[in-house]
Amino acid sequence: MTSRSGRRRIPEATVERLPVYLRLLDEQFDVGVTRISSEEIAELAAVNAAKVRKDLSYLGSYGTRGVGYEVEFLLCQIKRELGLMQEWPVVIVGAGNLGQALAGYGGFMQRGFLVGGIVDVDSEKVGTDVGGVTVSHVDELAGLVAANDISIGVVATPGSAAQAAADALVAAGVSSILNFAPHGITAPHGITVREVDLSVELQILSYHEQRRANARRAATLRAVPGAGRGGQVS
Amino acid sequence: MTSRSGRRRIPEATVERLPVYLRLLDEQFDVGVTRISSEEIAELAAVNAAKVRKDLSYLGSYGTRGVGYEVEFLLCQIKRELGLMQEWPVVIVGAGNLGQALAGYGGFMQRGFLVGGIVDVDSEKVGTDVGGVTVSHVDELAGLVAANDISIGVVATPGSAAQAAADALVAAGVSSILNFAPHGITAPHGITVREVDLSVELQILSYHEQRRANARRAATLRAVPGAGRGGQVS
DNA sequence: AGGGCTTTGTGAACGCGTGCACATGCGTGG
DNA sequence: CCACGCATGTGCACGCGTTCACAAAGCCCT
Repeated sequence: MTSRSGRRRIPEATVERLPVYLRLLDEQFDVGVTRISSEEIAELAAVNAAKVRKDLSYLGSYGTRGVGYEVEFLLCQIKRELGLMQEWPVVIVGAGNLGQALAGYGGFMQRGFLVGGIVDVDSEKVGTDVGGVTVSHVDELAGLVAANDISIGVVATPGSAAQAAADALVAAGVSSILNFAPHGITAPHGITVREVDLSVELQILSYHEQRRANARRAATLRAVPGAGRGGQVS
Repeated sequence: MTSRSGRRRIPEATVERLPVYLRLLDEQFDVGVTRISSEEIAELAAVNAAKVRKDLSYLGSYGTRGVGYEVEFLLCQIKRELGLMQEWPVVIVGAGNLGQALAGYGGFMQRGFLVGGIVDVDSEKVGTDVGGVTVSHVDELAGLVAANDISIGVVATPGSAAQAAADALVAAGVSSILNFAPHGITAPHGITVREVDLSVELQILSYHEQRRANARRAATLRAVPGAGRGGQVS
């Protein structure tokens, strides 16, 4: 009875690391590694070994003391927990540059997902082929979602259309949304939303970059305390 | 002296939210809003109001009690703190689908960044125009970085080339890397790296989706207690 | 001009995630 | 068959981030 996958709740922080473990285990498996220790996983994932063990222990006791983890078996368990034993069809809203890139993204279908449809408001784009899938009009979204039993939608529209796209997805019956548009979206309770904003990521980098620059400047000033005229530095 | 921007250390969690505030404040400013309360910001950013105030207090006491925050002024302060008073040139490695999408990404240059160069290993792509920028060969990366004083690099290659791209960026003198490739990269200490993996995001959604499905199934089983005889619930 | 209303800024408590350290338990070799 | 060694699994303490609750403080209205 406890073997059912909906076991205990897994901390969100762990859920966010499981895909990383999955990826690196996949790579190790391809190279022929059959057994792996938490230490090695930690090394590859750049995290603490104890954290790896704790994370994996949420899936069950699938390691062997004194030995480590069976790579293939562990892969399977993580996939199961993440719901990747099945292929999830995904619908992409927006067939622009970004939508096309996502549709053609290598690590997309290779990892448990397939493009179940692409829609766009622009009737110019409707009918064109993007990564092997024909672009449909956004009006057909609901039909597409129902026909393919799609529960995950990806927003790849300009920021101004993001909320409308999200609303359309929710209305169509999607229950998880991945938003790439540079504009936050809101969804009713019960809908899982994840935001991936390129400019947000860049701005975080910008912050650290500026910090580094400031630190350098401060160090220079400290080395040359003249405040006005500066002497030679080395 | 304390007005210098390199003031106190700001928690990473706050740094990750500042760009979100920045974006929504920008939107509000465009709509003509000149003053805004922490409550309103919280509403728009879907976070707690106290968190907003604490986050903003790290920048300084820029609010007016009983009134709120001056939108334009606050915008300026956040930009300053994030290092966005200047435009950061960015170099993109990989001129494939993803690289092209990123180069043409709307919320890119509009938010303090500009494409300082795009490089690719494929000499077929070299010389072509992507979003107004000519693709250079990856061998010219170091020169490009030096000439444009670039410190931020974006990896948009296939997963197999990600580490090589990152190494090339580091060798060229870049100190911050944003990685979109579906493969973790490692960089020397002192280099800031952020990973954005599409499949990781989708897999997290998949987890929640499966959870939802399990919850539904459990609810159904409970409602139809065929397993043993069960009494009515409620 | 002054009182009251509103909203900020922040001290303090809470909760979660992280990391340490060790007991548990399995494989292995003698 | 037993003893040793090694890696897992986990209780516990610590630290960070979140949240509450309230005092400080500015504006507006009377």
